Amino acid sequence: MLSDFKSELSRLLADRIETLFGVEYEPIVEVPPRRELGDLAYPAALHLARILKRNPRAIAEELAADFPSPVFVRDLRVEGAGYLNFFLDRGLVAGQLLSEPLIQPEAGAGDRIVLEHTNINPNKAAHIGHLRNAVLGDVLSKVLRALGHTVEVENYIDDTGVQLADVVVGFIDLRKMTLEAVAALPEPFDYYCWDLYAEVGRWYEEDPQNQELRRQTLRELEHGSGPRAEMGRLISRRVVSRHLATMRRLAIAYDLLTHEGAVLGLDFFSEAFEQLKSAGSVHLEDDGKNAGCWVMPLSESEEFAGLEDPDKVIVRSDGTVTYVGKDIAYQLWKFGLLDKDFQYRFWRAEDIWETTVDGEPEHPSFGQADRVINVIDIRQSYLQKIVKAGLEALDYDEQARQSIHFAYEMVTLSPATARQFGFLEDDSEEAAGNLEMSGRKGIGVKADDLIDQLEAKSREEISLRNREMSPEALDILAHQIAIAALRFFMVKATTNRVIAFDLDEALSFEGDSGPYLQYSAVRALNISRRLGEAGLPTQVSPAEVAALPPEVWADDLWDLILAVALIPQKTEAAGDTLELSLLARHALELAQKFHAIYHKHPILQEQDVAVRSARLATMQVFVEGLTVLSDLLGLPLPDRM
RNA sequence: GCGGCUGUAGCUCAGCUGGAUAGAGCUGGGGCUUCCUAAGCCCUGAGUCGGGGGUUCGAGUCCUCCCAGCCGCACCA
Repeated sequence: MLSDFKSELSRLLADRIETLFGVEYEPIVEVPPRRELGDLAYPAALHLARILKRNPRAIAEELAADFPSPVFVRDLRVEGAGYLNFFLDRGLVAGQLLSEPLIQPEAGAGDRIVLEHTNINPNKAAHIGHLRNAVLGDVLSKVLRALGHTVEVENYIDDTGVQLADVVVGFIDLRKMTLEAVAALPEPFDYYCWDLYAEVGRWYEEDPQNQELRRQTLRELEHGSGPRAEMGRLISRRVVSRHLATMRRLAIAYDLLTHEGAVLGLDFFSEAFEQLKSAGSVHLEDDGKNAGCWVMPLSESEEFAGLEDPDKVIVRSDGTVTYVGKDIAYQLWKFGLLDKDFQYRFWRAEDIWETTVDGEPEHPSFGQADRVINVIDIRQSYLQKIVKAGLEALDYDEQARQSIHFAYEMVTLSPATARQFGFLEDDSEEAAGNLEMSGRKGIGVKADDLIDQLEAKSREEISLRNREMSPEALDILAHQIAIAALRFFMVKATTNRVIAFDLDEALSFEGDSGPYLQYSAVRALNISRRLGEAGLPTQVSPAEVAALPPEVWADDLWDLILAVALIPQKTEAAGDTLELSLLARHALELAQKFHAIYHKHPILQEQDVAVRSARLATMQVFVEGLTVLSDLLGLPLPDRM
């Protein structure tokens, strides 16, 4: 693998620098901007120039002279200001890529990771902002698993919160509906709730007195008993079921649903609270604005320096627990630091385990993580820091370090799309910027609507070029293309950038898009099929590849092979930095190179066997690389388009 | 006020721990289908990298000060 080649070269270079100059140096390797400059570039001489006070070019020449090049190095040159550039044996690298799996994690090296994502309030339909969370979380789970970690994916359901309470109020007090009537409402239930939730918001505004009903409902939800709690359970159940169905459309699944109701019902907090108290991390405030509250001081942590209020309330003066308190308890459970465990029940209809207060005796084991990753939007950074500070306060320093907030920016609506959906009154506000989505106001593009539109668009495109497809095949293909378009759209954006969602852009299947990647794979498949039909070999073996004469490896082919060789490093980088867009962009790069080769280096018509073999081998390497990346990104590769 | 993020081509964005001529996609213009599907490819146009100063042999990248925009800083989640 390329990384092996790299590390061997780096080691040889470090040795040489040590013997020649007596300097300890950790070589850095780069990829030259243009292929003719080389395959791997070491700027070592440029770095050494300062230490040795010598001309970098002269240093490079000295390093290059009599360099003990291994067999896979074809040439070594000094370029530019003093770069040491290596040219590799192309056939050797290509053969290697075809002979072993691209990504091979070391056995037993993986961590046990609890990864929490999606976490949609169970009171309304999922919107495109939630999709960003779910897709990022899902891709991360695949990346971490590929790197050898054991990943448990949890979806946290806040079934005792204000948002659910509001919809309960909507059904009981605004609509005056019974449990039976609500149970009998037709699907899509989450769409119904979407509108009702917004309506309740307006109702509160009309008469703030109505908010008393919210408080009463919230108390009942937290307590878990009474007609309002029962209504809450029904709503939450039906809405979560819809969310799971939406996510299933995108091939996103979970190992465990964790319910806030269970965290409360099993009183996780009381034990966490005892830990916090005996560690002296919280104290009862006896005067000031937080009088009567248990607070956690944050002033000692430099992270919170300059904060106006250096204390965080954990237990309110009325004795109830804040969100942060619950979250610290939950985080402790994830690490196995709480003496309590959930009860578990298998939700058969949804084929998933969930937490409860009275569960089944037999169940898999959950939690006990080495590392915890919470996929939550960036606005929650402050709260996630407090949870971390809570672990630190309990001297769980290692777990605090392993508490990772995977933060990503918001999804807003572009002015054009906001207008299209009627969220901007008229076009008088020409200069209107992006519109923030708001469940409370009913502003947003629902996930299922978007997927429906993407499928419709796919069908349209397919029918333009493929008239004789069966309806079943059409359904499957349209769906594959739609989810690739959507998933790719969400992953290609860097996490710290706000996505201004534009429907037309999302529906574009050209250029930087999932379908573009799929199309490149379809083309490769077609070539294999046509080769077979023509009675020509459809595969080249690694041994044949290594034996090909060097001149058959045109630069275009080699570029693509090198790009595939870089996939393991890109994957590691994505896992380390949580910047998953690296993978999306790298996949694009592969597809772009392949499409170009497709036009420039035809395989089927090529008469020269060696040349054809090299092209075919490159295609095999490409398919291998694209398959790996598509699996990581969760993009299905259809067999035709 | 304190903290975080963002500012690169007409639009949407890449740019890896400072390094070789700042790159894609879309849009505009022009080409390419008797030859592996044109959801593609090729050509073409367009940039004071928000602004000033600094560090460096070398700055889109690091430091500092401004300017503009977005987001956090509850006994809400």
